Amino acid sequence: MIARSLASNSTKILGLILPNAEDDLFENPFFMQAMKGISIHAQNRGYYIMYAFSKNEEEELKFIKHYIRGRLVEGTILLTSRKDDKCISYLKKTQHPFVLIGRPEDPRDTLWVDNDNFQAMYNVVDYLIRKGHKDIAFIGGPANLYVTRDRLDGYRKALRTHGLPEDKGKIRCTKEFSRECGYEAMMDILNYNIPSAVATTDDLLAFGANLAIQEKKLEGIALTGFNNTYLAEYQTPSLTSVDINAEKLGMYAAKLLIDKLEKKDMPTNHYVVDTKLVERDSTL
Amino acid sequence: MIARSLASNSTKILGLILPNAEDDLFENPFFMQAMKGISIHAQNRGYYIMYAFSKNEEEELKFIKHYIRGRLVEGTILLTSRKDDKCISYLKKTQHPFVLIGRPEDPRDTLWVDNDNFQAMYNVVDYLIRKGHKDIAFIGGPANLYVTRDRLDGYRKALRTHGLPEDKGKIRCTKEFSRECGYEAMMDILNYNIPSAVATTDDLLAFGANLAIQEKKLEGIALTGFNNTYLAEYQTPSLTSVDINAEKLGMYAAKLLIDKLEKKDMPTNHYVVDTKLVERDSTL
DNA sequence: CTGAAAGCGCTTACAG
DNA sequence: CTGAAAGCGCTTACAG
Repeated sequence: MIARSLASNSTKILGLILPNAEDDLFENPFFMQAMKGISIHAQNRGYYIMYAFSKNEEEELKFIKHYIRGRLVEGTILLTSRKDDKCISYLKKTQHPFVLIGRPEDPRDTLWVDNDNFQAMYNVVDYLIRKGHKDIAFIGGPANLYVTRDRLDGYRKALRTHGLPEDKGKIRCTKEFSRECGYEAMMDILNYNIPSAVATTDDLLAFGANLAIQEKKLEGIALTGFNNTYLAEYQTPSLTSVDINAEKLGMYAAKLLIDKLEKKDMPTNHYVVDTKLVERDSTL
Repeated sequence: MIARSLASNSTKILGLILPNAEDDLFENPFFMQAMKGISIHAQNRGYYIMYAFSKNEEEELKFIKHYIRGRLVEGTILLTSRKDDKCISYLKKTQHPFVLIGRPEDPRDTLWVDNDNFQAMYNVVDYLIRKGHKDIAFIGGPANLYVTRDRLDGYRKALRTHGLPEDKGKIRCTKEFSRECGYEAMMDILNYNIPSAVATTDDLLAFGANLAIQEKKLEGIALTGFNNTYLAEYQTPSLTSVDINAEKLGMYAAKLLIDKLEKKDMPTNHYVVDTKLVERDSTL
């Protein structure tokens, strides 16, 4: 295999950069599911996956450089998109093939796979409004992530469409995806004013928000999450959440990258994977 | 890098076989944590990790053969130990270096890293007995896994040591590590006889058991889990659980395997990683 | 101590 | 169409 790689100048190895995401990496099945989708597609087409954990953006960049300079890896898969991402600009500069799970800064000149986060959150808020809610709060993850910004935009758009006012005091972005951050953000909002519903961008945030609501002994506040985590079903009340189809995201990411490496005709440089609102007791 | 591999006959690549573990793979942070420990140690020593998902034991074996025959991978890390494991016997037969996270059939002639599962469960049951419980049920995972057998043995030993009788009707092994299986096993036990405490070998099983207890509107049954999952803390009541230190397990696994590959003096062929009982409301 | 040469195990372009 | 030879980019043993 090694000799073949050397002779044919093709290693058939893809690099997967796991972002520094603290608890989220371990508690959010998204990463493992995406890894599964990537792995299955890659295996079918004879490719191997190498992964690297990293502590921060600098270390991610270090690994990418190391992989590319060593010519070990033919293409790279990134699992998060940040604003002004150094890894992305390096990959672009060196013309190294890569694919992004998430929305890129410039969607035309990079390969990417994503949900329609704007539409997904729009649908959530639209759904809450149709249920009669007029006073809906928003709790998002880190504000520098596109996923947060897109979902916030979807939230705003849904309010506007239905002629509802936006209240900055009811919008919070957190430092990270964790239950603690969700709890704090919810407490902030509750101390400001009690909404009738809360849309969050992550189940962990929703779990924390739920705890804050319970501590304040409030009832009947609708709550939604994202990622349809295994334990969403077992919250009290069970949590309505958006299934983002992580395995499919991974599968298409691998497909795009390998198509590119094999210089297939590329009908598209991206795929948009459908989401599904899974309705449970928290929005009844 | 590739040329170096060919010339030096050393790829510096380790293979990681992810077992077919259904939900457990996505919901139990063990796997990701172990992957992190492996990755960090390997990176420090200049090694790379390749992973493969597989649907069943046959497919795992297929990947192992493929990796070894292709000489891509210098050593292999296995994340589960089953009885009569085909992968292990193949790896032994071909003399391919590998390390097992979990207890091997013959602990002398293979490299392995594990908790002392017997002792860990002994400690749990001993702790419950000291709390005054005399009627303790057991819910374990698949009976063919060593981890289940060792923990069951620890449970039995603790009962015996304290002169308590063993009741087969209060011992259940499940098909897989899932909330559903935990729920069913607990229902079985409750329909047979109501115990005062339940020791489980996995948080997911404990989550399910908790649901069964709540549905039956029973109170004051002590409950324990394993893996100290993120959400153990947020169950009602919060769940007492054993932290198995998965990242450390992964780290030592990588260390053993790389030491072997580099033909270091091996003072030991295994490491036993300490566990820690994290006490919460479910055993108060 | 230094540097040119052989060899790792394949692929591929090319001579026959 | 077939098969011997060159070359991929390194390491390493060896000649000078």
